Amino acid sequence: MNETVNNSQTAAQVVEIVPLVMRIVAAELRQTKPTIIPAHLGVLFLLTQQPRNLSELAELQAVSLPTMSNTISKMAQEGWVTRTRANHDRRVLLIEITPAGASVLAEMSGYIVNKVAQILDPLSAAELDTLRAGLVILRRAFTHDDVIL
Amino acid sequence: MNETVNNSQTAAQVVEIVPLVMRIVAAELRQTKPTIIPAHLGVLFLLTQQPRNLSELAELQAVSLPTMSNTISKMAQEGWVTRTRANHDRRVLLIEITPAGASVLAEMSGYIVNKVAQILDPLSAAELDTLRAGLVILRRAFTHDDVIL
DNA sequence: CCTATATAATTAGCCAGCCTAATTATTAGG
DNA sequence: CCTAATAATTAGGCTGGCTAATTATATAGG
Repeated sequence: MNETVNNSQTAAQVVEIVPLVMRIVAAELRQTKPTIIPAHLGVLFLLTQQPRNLSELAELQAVSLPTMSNTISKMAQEGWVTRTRANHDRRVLLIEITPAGASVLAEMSGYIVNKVAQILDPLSAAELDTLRAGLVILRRAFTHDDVIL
Repeated sequence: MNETVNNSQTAAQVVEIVPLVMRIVAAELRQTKPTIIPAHLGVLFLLTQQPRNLSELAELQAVSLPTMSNTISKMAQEGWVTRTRANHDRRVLLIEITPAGASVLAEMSGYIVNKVAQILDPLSAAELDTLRAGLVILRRAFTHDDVIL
């Protein structure tokens, strides 16, 4: 029972379970609120912590710069974020969440969290604790700990 | 500290962390082996347990029937699975993994598991245990326990 | 027995997210 | 100054996923 075995075994579980959870949650959302685009929620959430520029958002969300540029364009059109040129360097965009964006985030994430909470409902309090502890570890492993929950 | 609070708090963590892990793993794979299509791996994995028909696979993977039909067509073209009509009901397709499919699954999933294992590498043995326990709970919550790990 | 209905799978046509490569605007350094 | 680097955007393409409509087969009722 050495480290490498634990490591790969756990990795295999991640690879099996995470995509499945993704698909199930996505399917759940499609049935009811097709307007929720998960990719947008993550960005809005990051922006509640602090304004960011495009490169930072792309890096934090692990997508390419063009992808994030596109995402931000759409969200700006919706009025959820603002793009302003930074004074110190006019190449840089400062992206900030708007009140409308914050309220959309609250509404949408409330909705999706409720859906997931329903799925988690059969779990006991002890199981929830176990799950939560595992998720904290998972986040730490995947984020270099530089993101505040 | 009642159940509902734990529930929603944990759900919020699932919603935050799972998509991020997805993107990071996908980005990792793109850099190196763009041939790996995660959607296919899950199906191949299911087929190592037992042959399935199309509807079962769609249900287990939480995708629509046309999506799964398309996925299976592509995998059949690659020679990874076979489609045969069931004798008892000729509308039904029996889908089985081929030796080639099994070896592709082994190779690809070995590769991707290694990648994830690298990401998990900084974790201690105790943290890995915690993570693994959490993942088991997560899988149970999302699969009605009808899938064998 | 034959027709109507239900079921399994496929086809057609669409959308969104993600990518790479190329382009534009701005900054910094020799 | 002018060239090289950096931030963001645009252009074009890929795949996975969907719904709606179609085909083939099975079943149930008159």
